[in-house]
Amino acid sequence: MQMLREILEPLLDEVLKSIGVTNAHWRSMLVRSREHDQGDLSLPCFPFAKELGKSPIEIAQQIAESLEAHFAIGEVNAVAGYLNIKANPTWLAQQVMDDAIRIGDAFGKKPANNTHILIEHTSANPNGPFHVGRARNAILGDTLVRLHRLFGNNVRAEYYVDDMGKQVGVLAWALKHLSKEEVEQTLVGREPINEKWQGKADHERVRWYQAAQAIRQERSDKEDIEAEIGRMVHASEHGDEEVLQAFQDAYQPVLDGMLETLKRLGIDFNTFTKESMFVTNGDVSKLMEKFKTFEIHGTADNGAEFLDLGARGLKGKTEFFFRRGDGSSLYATRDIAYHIWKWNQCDQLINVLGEDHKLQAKQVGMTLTELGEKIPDVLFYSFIKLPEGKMSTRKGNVVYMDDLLEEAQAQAAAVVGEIHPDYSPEMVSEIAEAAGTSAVRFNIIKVSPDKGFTFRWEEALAFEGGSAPFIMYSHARACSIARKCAAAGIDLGAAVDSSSELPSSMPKGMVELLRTMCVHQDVLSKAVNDRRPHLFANQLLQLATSFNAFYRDCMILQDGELNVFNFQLSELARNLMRTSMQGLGIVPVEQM
RNA sequence: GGAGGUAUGGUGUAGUGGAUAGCAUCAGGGAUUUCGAAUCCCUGGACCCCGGUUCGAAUCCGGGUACCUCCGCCA
Repeated sequence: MQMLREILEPLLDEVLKSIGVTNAHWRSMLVRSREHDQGDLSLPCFPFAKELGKSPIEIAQQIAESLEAHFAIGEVNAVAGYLNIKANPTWLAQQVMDDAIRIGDAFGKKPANNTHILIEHTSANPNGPFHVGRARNAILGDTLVRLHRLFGNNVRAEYYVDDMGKQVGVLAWALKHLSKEEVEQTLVGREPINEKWQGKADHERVRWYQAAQAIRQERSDKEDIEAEIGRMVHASEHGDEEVLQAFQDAYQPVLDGMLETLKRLGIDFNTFTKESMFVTNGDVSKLMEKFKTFEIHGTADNGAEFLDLGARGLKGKTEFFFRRGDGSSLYATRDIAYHIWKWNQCDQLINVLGEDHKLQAKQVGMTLTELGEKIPDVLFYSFIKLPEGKMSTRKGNVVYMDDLLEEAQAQAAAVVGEIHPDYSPEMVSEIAEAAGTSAVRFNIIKVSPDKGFTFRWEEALAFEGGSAPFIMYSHARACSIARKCAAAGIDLGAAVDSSSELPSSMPKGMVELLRTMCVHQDVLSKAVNDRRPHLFANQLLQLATSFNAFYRDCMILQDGELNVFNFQLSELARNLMRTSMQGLGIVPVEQM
């Protein structure tokens, strides 16, 4: 309730001064009331007791009595040492009608400022289909991108392509040396490829990768294989064009398959940057030369080089190796070069990383500081695991995102088909796709990123209560009202533009909706600036719930007569829901 | 062993110093001839343990316990 606070603070300041409160610290004590029924903002008066020599109850009472009247302020009351202030519902209505809360309009328009923000997320190794273990990164990252855009920021979504690791090397080796028959023979006894994904390169090629992994363990010539893969990886790290090309030919179709899956979830990227670029363009070797001049530089017996970050306060193992004994670079070294490159193109840098990258991120950060560069903001998240334990492609304990989305779509289709036998199969399918993918996203966004997350089918596919379809349904209902009004021959454009009387008395549901709409922007701001998308997810849930209450209490179309104010409010709420849903990647379908 | 994270009704969670701890699910009961029943209302049930700081602690500090992650010249 930032707008109420701005009005209230000067008024309170005056009163508090007049009764003898000297420090201005109280501003931080003015908080959102915990109980909605009590007020919008509350001021606990306990800390004033000592200074004033009066009981908090008396003080609260005194403030309540001397607070100057203002249109924005509805009820003021003193309860048990708390001063509770409730906004005047009519004032709230006026704020809402005056567009003070229409944050949705920022969406799709020119960014409000010129700060360039680069968000790097997902960056999964392209060696197999996208699985739900990786989903938290992609969904969190994409939601952050969307929320920044909703807020009016200028954002670029970036994918860092890991095109030179051992995993890619293994894949490239397998594709070169193994026939389809050999692959399937090696994998006999394992779960076969889902027929549905025949021909999708990420699902096809992961078979080669898996077969290679088995062969590397078992086959008699495994030393030779290992040596060959080693040579390829080594060559790639020295910028060997031919090998890098072979690697790209191996992984690109897989990456394309993964991106197709992400696309289905509404996840897109603006730019892709290949790791190998920093080797081939010389950045990495320049960087390593620079490290040599650092006073914390050290060299191991075999010639490998490191920076001793213990001297900069790092605990535990303090040597941060950036060069192998053979002179080649390491992943982290390239990552630093990548960060310097990124900083040249943005003002703010955000990385979305799993909690297993915490140490690495710290080392990179410290090294960047050593180089005089800024440190990126990082959104860390805890892993998604399965009820059976950690997700692992190797052990076959894995849920592919393609399968999850397929199942989500099917289950949503069953629900829609049951409720609406009148819809055509195409329509059912379209709605189900929207509901299914949105449900999967929302299920992951709504919880705090640092909380461990266990994937459960029944939760991912829940379509009621605190789910995306619940929100979608409220929105669809608001759309339905507008359709009904149009069908009744009402000129909607004129109704929206016409000026309406603010109602003198308001039902509970309407007040609730107004209050929720008035804190919407506050929550978005916090979610964006603190990088905690789940705050906004919960706010949107609240908005949908409030809209349901409004819908229950306030008729818009009654006996063919339009209540203009109610209609306008409904339309504003609908617009707010729609843009907010887009901010979270929930598809705002108009009927379902 | 060291470093980081997490701990809230049966289950999943919100809550970064203020009141009667919010939501969903679950269990039980109820509403609805109405602008859409993927809705709404009622009842039930929780802050890991022990200390400390504070007028006031789920929240901050210290110490336990449990779970997760990391501690490669891998990526």
